[in-house]
Amino acid sequence: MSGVRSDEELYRIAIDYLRAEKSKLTPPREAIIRTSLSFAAPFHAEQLLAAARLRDRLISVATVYRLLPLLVKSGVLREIDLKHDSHQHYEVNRAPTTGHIVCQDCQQVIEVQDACLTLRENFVANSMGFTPTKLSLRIEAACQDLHEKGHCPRQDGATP
Amino acid sequence: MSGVRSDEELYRIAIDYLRAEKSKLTPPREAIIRTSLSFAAPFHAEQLLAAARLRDRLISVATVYRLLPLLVKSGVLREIDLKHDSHQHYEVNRAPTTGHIVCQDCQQVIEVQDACLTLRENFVANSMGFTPTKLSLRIEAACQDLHEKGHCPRQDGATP
DNA sequence: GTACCTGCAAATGTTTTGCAGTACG
DNA sequence: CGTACTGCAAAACATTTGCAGGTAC
Repeated sequence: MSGVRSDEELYRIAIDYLRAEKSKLTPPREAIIRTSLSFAAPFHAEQLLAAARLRDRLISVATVYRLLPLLVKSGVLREIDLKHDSHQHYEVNRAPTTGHIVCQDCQQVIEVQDACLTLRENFVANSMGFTPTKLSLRIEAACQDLHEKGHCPRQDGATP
Repeated sequence: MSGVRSDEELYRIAIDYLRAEKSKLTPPREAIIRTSLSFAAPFHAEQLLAAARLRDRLISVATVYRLLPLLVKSGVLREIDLKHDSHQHYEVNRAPTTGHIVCQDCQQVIEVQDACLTLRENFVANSMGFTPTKLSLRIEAACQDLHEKGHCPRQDGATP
């Protein structure tokens, strides 16, 4: 019991969700789902479209935008806030996450896993009379490695 | 020393910031600044424009959109994520905040103050090699009061 | 006097929607 | 076979920008 869901598992979940919703599994949708599950990092609609077109050349923007909310509802993807550009970003929901660090220097998004934080977030919300349905922590940060050592282990071609 | 800054204090800070930046204090700007400081709850550009026009009828959209980033840089306002609609939301930076609870039932935004959470957020980021520049916690939640008692103390005309 | 600011309108860029045709179940 | 999905193009939407004046300092 690792708590991490495989791509194949997630693909099944997506398929089952569509079936349960009386939605249809078409070639464009299959290409988009498989493509979305192939992302290791956060992505947005435009990137997903471009990548999906490598599998099925004719996929249209609308199909991607119409499918994304369904994949979020199925629990296969989750929406995240990167506040980087004006795109809505998504990531594969392989395992629960506490939040994200968005590094201003190395431009990367690092996932944060901290049970203690999540616990306290829930506690605080509960003690204020709320039952959390979604916890989302974003930490905009400066890269210590870059500033102290002059380079960052995550990406050495960074722009300071 | 309450840690809470008054509107007059914030107004001064905004004015001083503009002066320091060699920016000019025009009637439209004064109206927008005073209006923004009159908000008790989060607001977005469109709401700010509408409210500011009550003071100065001719204020244009562009003036609001051009001033907002300056007010954020001055520290008088802060950007927040409500993920409610597609607007960028702002709130008056009267005191530091840990995060926000966005209630799905009573439609309100409640500020969260929890030093323990903030401490741990900083600790986690530091131990991952980052120096946080902005911490932003959003908790989407269901209103316990509404579900348990059938009404919510914050807003009894809520939509269940 | 000269930056800098203004309002207006047009441009931008992402996401949504209407529609006629197509294909999944 | 009907309903849901498709691609396309146009629309919607918040926000940004260019420009010709106007104004604070």
